[in-house]
Amino acid sequence: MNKTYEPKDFEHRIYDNWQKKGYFKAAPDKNKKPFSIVMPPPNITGQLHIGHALDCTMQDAVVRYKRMKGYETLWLPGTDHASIATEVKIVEKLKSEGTSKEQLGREKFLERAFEWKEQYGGRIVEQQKRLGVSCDWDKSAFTMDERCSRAVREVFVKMFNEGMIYRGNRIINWCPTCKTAISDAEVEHESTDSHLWHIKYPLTDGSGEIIIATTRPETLLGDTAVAVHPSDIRYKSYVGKTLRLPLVNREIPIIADEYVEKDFGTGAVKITPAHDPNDFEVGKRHDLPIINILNDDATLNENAGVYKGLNRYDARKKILDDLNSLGYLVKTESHLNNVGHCYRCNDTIEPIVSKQWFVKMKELAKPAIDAVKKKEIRFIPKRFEKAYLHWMENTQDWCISRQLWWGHRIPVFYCEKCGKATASIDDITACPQCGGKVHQDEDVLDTWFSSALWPFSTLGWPEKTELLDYFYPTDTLITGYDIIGFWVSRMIFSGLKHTGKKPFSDVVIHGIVRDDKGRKMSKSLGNGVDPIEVIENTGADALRIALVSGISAGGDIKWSSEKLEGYRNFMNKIWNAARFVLMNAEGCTIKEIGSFRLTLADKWILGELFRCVKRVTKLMDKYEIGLAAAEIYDFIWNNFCDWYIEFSKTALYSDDLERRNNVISVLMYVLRETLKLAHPIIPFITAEIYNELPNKDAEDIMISPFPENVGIVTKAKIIRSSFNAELAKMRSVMEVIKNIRAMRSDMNVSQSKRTALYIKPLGNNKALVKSSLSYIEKLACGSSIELVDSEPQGKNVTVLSTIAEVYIPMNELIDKDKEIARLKHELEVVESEIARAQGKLANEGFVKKAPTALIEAEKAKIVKYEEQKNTLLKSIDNLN
RNA sequence: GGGAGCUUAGCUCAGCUGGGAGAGCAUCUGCCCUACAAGCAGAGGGUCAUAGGUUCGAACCCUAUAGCUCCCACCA
Repeated sequence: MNKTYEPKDFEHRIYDNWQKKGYFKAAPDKNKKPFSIVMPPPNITGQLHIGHALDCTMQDAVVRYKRMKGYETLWLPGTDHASIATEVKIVEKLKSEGTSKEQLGREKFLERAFEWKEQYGGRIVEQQKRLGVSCDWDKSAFTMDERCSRAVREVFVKMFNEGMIYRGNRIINWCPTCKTAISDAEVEHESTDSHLWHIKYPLTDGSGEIIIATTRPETLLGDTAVAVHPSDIRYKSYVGKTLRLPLVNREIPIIADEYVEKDFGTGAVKITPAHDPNDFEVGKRHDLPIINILNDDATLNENAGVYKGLNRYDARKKILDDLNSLGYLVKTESHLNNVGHCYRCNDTIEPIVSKQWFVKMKELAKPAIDAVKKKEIRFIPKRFEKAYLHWMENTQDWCISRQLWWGHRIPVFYCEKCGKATASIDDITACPQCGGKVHQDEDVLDTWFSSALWPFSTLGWPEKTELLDYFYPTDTLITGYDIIGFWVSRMIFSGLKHTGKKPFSDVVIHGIVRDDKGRKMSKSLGNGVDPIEVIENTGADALRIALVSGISAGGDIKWSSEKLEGYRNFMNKIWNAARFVLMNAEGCTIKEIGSFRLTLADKWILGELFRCVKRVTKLMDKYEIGLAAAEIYDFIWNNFCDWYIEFSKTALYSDDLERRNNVISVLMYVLRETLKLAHPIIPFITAEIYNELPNKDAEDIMISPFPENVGIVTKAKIIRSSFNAELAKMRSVMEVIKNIRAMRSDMNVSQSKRTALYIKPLGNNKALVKSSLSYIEKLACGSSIELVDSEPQGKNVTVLSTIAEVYIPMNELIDKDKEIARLKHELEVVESEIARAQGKLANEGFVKKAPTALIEAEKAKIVKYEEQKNTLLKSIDNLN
């Protein structure tokens, strides 16, 4: 093995080998239980960012874990055509080339889009591979490939024929930059400082006026009424009269509607049905005309009269100026206003009445709500269930048409003769009713319409494929909380509706990656972290474990370079530990655990390993990858490296070949099992080291069996003991060593100075102490160690522990007064402990109600501390 | 306006069914001891946001308050 950890040297090679061997491939196998995950398809617009890296790492950890656990595991990857996002980018590119999509025409434009897909979709896949993701690339899907498109058509036609999809003239969210309708979910609301303008509308009969308050004066041009509350006495007499709209001079009615809040503004509201969702509803109730004043780029149209051609912001200014100079503007108040923005381009969206396609949601939502309420689908962590239910229960009909070219073109054909609209899975040229010529709808579907079908369209639905039969419903979905509404909920109702089955059982939600100051990573802040750059510098494993550590319960994760460095160091630690074990294995025979006598330390490390396996298994089953990583980190560093490897050195450096064989066998076993335990999280380094092991239990670590949580498992047997007794014993030996080290450090004794140690076992610990002498001598800087019955003659330093007292001749160290002071301090501590325990036992309530085990434990502590107190008093006395 | 979550060491976070406050990083001290200075050994550091309550016992359960974060929502 290389002396230093250089991930660049092997990550590519390891990954290529996995691919060559076909380990990622999944195929129905009746003898195995299936486990499947579909990957949330990244958009083809960009490149892998740190959020994807987190998403992929979590999925890969789960997938690798399940695969090692013996499941036939499918992780199905793919990419999303990302209708708007991609089209916007391509349009930008065309613009920079001095052309436009209109100039190009639909067909050529789509050619360009597919070229784009090849280029950028491919790049993301390459980047995912660098991360080590183990998905079945042969089954890669793309939301616009034949498979998925077929499913989209099937679903659309079915729902169209059932009346679940309808076309209607309704108010929708219009993005003037993307020049398309977007769904409610795609609008982000933002509080914005604005004004509330009070405008005077005169009565046509000249008998007075009404003052309305508005945040959008420019839409005045489209007003078709003014509304007041029916019970508002201020305006009661006005209802039914008409007003003359300023600037436009149109006569509009005063109507009464409950929608109006009496206490807000002036209690009178201008009604613009074409440009406000509420006004649209009011308009429907009162049968008001709808006057659209905007073009699709949000400039004013011919309905705006003299304001025609202005953009909406200039129009507002001009209209306010005009109102002011004509004396209509009576007051301007400041006002905090909620403004909707496009989630893609962030432009201010305009509510506009327009003819669009919608999916009826009410009927779809109900089973989707029930499935979660009945726990058929579980959210992890649970709190996201509420977010989901709330979203689902309040969802409005879903606007699915987009005025774009890149996407699934709506499969509806209009007859030019009889006007009939026909939805068809295959393109048609003639009207099925009258045989007339037809033309297809120009719009495409919302990109989420196809991703909603992802868990089953990718498996071949609507065909009854073997894959679908075996792997669907999928098991787990892992994604960020930001797309629960967009995606997760839509997959749930789509799956239930079209396959009759839930699409997955567990929805694991994680947070987003933020920078070290807790800010979202964004291009404008320039605080993004490029995963590929990190991989180049520190390796994929360090990136993976750094991402996954500290993430728990769906919370956001803060990224910091210190953290990354910490885990890079951990990788180095693993590397060197493995190197140590392998180096010392030369000339040794590796034996099966159980075929030779285990020492106390052997049993201890095996016990710790077993505990670690149990915890990691439990955590992985709960998708707590971060906490599992912490357990592994702790075991490897604090138990295996800091203690067991150190213990093992006395045996390894001895001349006794059998002892060496035994200890190297334990080292090798623990190393192998630990690598397997860690493999799902840090696949590369574990694979590279595993390949070097003489005791491999599989061709490759990724297809080796995950450590069992029933005990220590070898080919020869399963040792079910958890070694609890040995764990406790060894820990008390370690306490002796730690106490001696602490004392030495306290007394400023240099590490290289070795001393004689006299050790007096306490209670019935003689055998334990006797068997641990060599460990204590080696790890507590002893030059010699001797078992004694009492404190040796002369002046000594006394070190107290639970199982033994250790004496070190004073002359070996330095200062008598210092030692007395130290002992006095310890005496204080011991006395306060006695007082604490006594106080507890003096509490009547405690003695009466606390569990007996707890009371006994307190009593035992008093006995122990009293003993220590006596020793300390004697030692102090002896020094004086 | 409604809902959710968070508040534990200087920083990032653990803390299972209530039973003596933990880790990593940072800081300080001492160490190149034949795996690792990307390392080893040791140490300091906390009113568990605040105020009440339940309990023999509360970081943990209940109530209120404050601060932060996020989601949802049509008062123009």
